[in-house]
Amino acid sequence: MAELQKNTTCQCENCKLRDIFFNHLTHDEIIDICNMRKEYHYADNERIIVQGEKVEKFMYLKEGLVKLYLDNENGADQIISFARPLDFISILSVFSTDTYQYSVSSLVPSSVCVINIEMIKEFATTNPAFTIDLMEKLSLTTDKILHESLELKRLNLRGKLAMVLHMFSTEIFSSTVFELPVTRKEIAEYAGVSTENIIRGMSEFRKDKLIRISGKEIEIIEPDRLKRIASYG
Amino acid sequence: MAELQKNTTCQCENCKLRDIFFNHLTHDEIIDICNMRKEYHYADNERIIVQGEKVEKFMYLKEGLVKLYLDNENGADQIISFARPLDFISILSVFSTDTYQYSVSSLVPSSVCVINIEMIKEFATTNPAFTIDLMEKLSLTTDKILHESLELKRLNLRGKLAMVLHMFSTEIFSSTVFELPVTRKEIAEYAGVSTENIIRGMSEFRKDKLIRISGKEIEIIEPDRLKRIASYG
DNA sequence: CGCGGCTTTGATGTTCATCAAGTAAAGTGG
DNA sequence: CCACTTTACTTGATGAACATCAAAGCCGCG
Repeated sequence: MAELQKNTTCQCENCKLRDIFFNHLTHDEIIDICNMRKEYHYADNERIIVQGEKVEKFMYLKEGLVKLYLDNENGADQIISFARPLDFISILSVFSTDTYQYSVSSLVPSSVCVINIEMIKEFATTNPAFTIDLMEKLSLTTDKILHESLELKRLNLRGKLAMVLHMFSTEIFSSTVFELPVTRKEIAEYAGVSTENIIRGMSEFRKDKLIRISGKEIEIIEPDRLKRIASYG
Repeated sequence: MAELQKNTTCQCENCKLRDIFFNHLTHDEIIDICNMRKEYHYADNERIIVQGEKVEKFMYLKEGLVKLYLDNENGADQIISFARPLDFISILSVFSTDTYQYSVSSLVPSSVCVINIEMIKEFATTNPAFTIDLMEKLSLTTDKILHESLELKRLNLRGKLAMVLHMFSTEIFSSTVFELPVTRKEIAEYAGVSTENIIRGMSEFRKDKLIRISGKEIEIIEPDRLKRIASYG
């Protein structure tokens, strides 16, 4: 269950997001946002955004890790991308449609800041520099998703798996040792292959002494070779 | 029309784009754009944007049909999407990086309007409503590309092919009879399968009396069945 | 006219999905 | 806390889907 934190003291001016996103808002505007925003906390594996619901809020991830995914009727989800702190998790739909085109769920305990969409639109109307920042962020996000999607399309199974492991190691955890925040099934849903073959691929990598596996814990033994496989082979 | 024009040669006020994009520019601003813009004409199969070049211009397609594609070193291009008149062909890179991340080539004779990127940025700074329009258009475009990409990922070969043919029929030509503006190889590069299997798929569809083929000319005989295959089967 | 790219079909092999079956781990309710 | 249920993980066997290779006809173009 999502619990609401009432912010008695405004912390937004210290928020890291400020540097990235609120650069062009005045002190007063930030205070306004801070008073209007709500913060929600989620355990792991909770629904944050439900596909098909009305877009009313502008949301960004403050802490944690989430997946954006398409909820296909037949039960075969497709993971679009993973979002990390400071990413705008409502970014894909918020300026283009009035209902969410995808769902968002937490992979680890996460907190989300929520601002009324009307407030964002008002800032956008009165503050062009803010809007340009917003557009750049939007553009960067979709570029990244698109780039990863094309990359995955190009690669064979081993390449896809190597890319995903490499991504977790470098982009999410900045370490060669980490706890996988996703199931094998979720890796499969992201890579667009079957769960069994993700597992087989991981076993192969283990036998090749490329990685070490114990349950959810992964160690990348040969990062360079993994990267080479991820960029094809 | 009854209105006196300051510049009789300027046609931008009659441009269809005005309704979609320049809604929030003043008469004078449109005249400015009109005087600054350049129009280029391309035969089919010409390079309009070269991957890796510096982003200096804001470009939209006035007439024709183009492909946006990734130029992989090994020679295996990946087509990202097709753009039609009024689409912004520089849209993917223009607000996120300083070099183009993909190439654009004409599939049929096309004309492109080019505006200095600095001018767009200046309008964006002084005219928030314009920027919001721009952001919506950006968002719609990338949403559409992403949606198609996920759809293609989900489908098997017949489904992918059916989707592409259906797309050309409904979105590009609005007719069940049309001249294919792409080679079989290009369909393959878009769908992410081999050229031979696209050809085999088309032969199957022909044998199934789903489509009629004579060279580049295609007739969709059973649009509904094609659509059903495109949404899976 | 000849060259290169596009199209087509057939044959072959590889990759991967699917099915099956079992173990391990993680919730769930009494 | 334990029995029960469900979900995740793993391996093997099988077959289908698809890539690749090969060969030949076709078309447009210099």
